[in-house]
Amino acid sequence: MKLEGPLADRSAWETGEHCSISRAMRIVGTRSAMLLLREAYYGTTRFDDFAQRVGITEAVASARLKELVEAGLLAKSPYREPGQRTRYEYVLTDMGRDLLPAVLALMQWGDKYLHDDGGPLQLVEDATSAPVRVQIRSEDGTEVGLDDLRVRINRHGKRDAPKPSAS
Amino acid sequence: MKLEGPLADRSAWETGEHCSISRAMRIVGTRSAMLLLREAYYGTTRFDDFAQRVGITEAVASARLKELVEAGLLAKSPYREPGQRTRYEYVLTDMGRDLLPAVLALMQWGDKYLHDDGGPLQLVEDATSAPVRVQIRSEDGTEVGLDDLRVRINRHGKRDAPKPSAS
DNA sequence: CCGTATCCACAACGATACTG
DNA sequence: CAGTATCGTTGTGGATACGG
Repeated sequence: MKLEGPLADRSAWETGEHCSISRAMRIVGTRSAMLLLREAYYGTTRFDDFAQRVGITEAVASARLKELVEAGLLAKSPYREPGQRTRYEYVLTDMGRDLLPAVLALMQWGDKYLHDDGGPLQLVEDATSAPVRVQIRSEDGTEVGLDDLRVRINRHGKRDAPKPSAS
Repeated sequence: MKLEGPLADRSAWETGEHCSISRAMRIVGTRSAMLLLREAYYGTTRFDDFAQRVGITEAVASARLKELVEAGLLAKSPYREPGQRTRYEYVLTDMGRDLLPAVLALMQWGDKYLHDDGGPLQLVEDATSAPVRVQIRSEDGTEVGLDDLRVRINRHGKRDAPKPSAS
């Protein structure tokens, strides 16, 4: 990975809490949070199911679930089956759904290096049954590796579109 | 995400430590480990640089670096500048490099949801300056989302390549 | 430069028990 | 079914001081 100009000496940018990785890890940087999200991706919505299928105590499930709701990855929404009292379910928000690549990348890595047999589960595209992989791609469609990457300072206000014109 | 047959009721597979996400989080599930890896991707190799640029104490850097070496993501290799005594540098192994998608996915997510301005840094393909994104793709090249995925039990012994035929 | 050793605070998690 | 409360253990990390 190459660092552009002022990044190289590190004097220009904060090493601290500005980093997105650092912020992300403050929110989902626990085993239980990641596993709860995994379960949410699998379709789980109920408290007890979360605790049981993840294999954590209710106390931990309660704390972590609450944090994930507060952070905005899950939403607690009421629903009512006919004749029953109101219950709540935990549903993924867009923010939660968008973490899927990170969770899958972790799983893919663990499958490869932390198992002898490629891991217990396999992910495929539903329609075609083709195996699925998390990868890094540039906008023009080519897959890029660590050595093909360059890091630049993001000029405030835009997420993409470098806008070289003004200044 | 759809769960295939026996997975649906969860009775068949361990919810515990078999899960690759769980195993992965045991190793790299700390803020400091992830940030050290980020630095390694940026090209950092020296102890002091790691500690300083990540913004953690030497004690923490020492502990975490040692774990990453033991786990196999980094290798501590000796080198000698002429006339100097032998020093050590921490270099990424294939195992460490292969975690890049996970780290980048986390960064990408943090850029989007944990900043107002798309985050402090931008990643581009070096050759073309095209923005880069982590995504989930099936083997036939299409990008797939959460609802397009199916999970199946991995029949032991194969990591990828279902081998439908030769080529 | 490249670390290790201590001490301390607090977060993460399991176990267990208890409420509506 | 959906949680909260409490306890004890270990992990994470900052501060500081020290050794090769």
